Amino acid sequence: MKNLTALDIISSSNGPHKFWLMKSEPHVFSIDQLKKEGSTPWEGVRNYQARNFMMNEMKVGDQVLFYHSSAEPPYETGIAGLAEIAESATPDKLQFDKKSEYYDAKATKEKPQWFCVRVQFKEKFKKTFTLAELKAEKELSEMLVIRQGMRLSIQPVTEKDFQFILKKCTK
DNA sequence: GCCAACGTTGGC
DNA sequence: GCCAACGTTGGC
Repeated sequence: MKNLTALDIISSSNGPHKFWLMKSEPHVFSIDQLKKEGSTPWEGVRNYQARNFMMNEMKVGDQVLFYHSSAEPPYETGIAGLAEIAESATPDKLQFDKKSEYYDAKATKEKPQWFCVRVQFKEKFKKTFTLAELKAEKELSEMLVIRQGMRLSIQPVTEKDFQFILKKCTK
C-alpha cells in the first residue's frame, strides 16, 4: 500500500474542485444542525495545517464529506453526509472575542491569525458510513481518516475515494 | 533549531 | 475514562 500524504492528495486533483473531509463532534455541531442552518462558518479551527487548507486550497464548490467524530454511541462515528464550500476563507471572528474559548491574543483585525470557510449543507446520508466500514473497504485503504492517530480535522480526499463513498451512500 | 514537556484529539 | 498519538510551546 502506498502512503499518500495530504499534499499528494491535494496535488492529484485535476478537476474543477477538490474533495475534503471535515470533522465535527456531533454533540457540538452535527449534520442535522447544518441541515437546519443551511450553511455555517467553519469557526474554531486552531491548527495550522487545517487553517492553511482553508486559506490556500479550498475553493467555492469544493465537495465535503461531513464526518462525525467522537460520536455517541461510538459506532456512529463516521461520514454522516455531504456538504460544499460556499464561501472562501474569511477571518474567524471568534479569535477577536475575549469571551470565546477560541480567542487569540496574538490576532488583530489587521493581522488575523485564523480563517474559516463557509460550509453549505447538501445531504445527509440515510446511514452513516461508519469508521469501521471505512476501514473494512479495501478501496479506501489510502484514506487519511482511517490511519492511526490521524487527528487532522480537515483532510483532503482523493476524487476516487470521494466518488466511491458517494456511490455507496447515495443510492 | 532541537527536543522535552505539556495539552489536545479522538477511538476504544 | 483511558491513553496513544499527535501538535504546540518554550527553554536552551
